[in-house]
Amino acid sequence: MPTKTIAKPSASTSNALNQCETSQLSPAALGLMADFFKVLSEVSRLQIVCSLKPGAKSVTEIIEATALGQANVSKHLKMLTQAGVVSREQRGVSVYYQIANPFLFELCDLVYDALSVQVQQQNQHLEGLSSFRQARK
Amino acid sequence: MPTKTIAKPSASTSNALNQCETSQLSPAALGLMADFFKVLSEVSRLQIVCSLKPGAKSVTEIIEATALGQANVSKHLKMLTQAGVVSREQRGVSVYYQIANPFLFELCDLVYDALSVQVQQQNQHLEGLSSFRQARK
DNA sequence: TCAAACTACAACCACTTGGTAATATAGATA
DNA sequence: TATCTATATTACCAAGTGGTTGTAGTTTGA
Repeated sequence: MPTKTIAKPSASTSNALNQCETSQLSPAALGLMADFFKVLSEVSRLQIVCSLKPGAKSVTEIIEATALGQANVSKHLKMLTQAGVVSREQRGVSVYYQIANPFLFELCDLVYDALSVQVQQQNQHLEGLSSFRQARK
Repeated sequence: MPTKTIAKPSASTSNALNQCETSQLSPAALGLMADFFKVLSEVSRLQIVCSLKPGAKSVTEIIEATALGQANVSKHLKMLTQAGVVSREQRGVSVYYQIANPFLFELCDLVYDALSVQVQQQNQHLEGLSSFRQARK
């Protein structure tokens, strides 16, 4: 019974990280996760994703919303499509893209909230340091 | 009223993506998110993160667990530390690293589950295509 | 058929990055 | 002091990537 793919048939909700505890295990799964994160690791692509939050947009509309170059947007959309982040639909001359899985927005919100807390803590830390250095001037 | 930083004082749980609906808005916030995702977009760094799930490890232990080069691990750990993903603690000669925020594991589990579903759907799609082409040979 | 609009693609360049080898630094031990 | 261990740093190279320019293909309308 080959279990080279990710979806394990036996365990219900086994995940890669639990399996990582002992050894490296499943470099393929880590590669998939890395690829997914890599798609979201560029500001331009995040801009495109953000521009699609209200709903589907044509390439031209995305270009207008993001102020990115046409070829650039096209390249990013191809990457986003291949990664399964957005879906493609042709309507006449135009091609409309939309977020394939709304889960993405939950994820981004989660990350954003976590980063907000982190930045806030860093700011407090810096304020503490500066007040310490200035000694209540 | 300067609001260049991420943490908005007024709205309680406002996030960058909601603000993105109308215009681009807050490229700094998108940059922070992109940087965070970039840290997790490499297999080697995910290996390191996975190796730290059971708890803190010294650099040597991380090297043994991941089979990566020493300089390479050191470089990745520096990046992970600067990103706030792991924390650093010196104990004698050794330096121990651990995950700074367990939220990271929830996030990875979430992504992993979503990717599992996605891969599973793709497999079903491929099976459907192949059975169609073979016409129940 | 011709032109215009929309999108995709290829080639190119500048820049970044992962990995490695060599070296540096600091603590522990003899 | 000399040596060994553990970690960090530097320099370097090969590979990958974002952005741009130019071009090709496709659809719509005159």
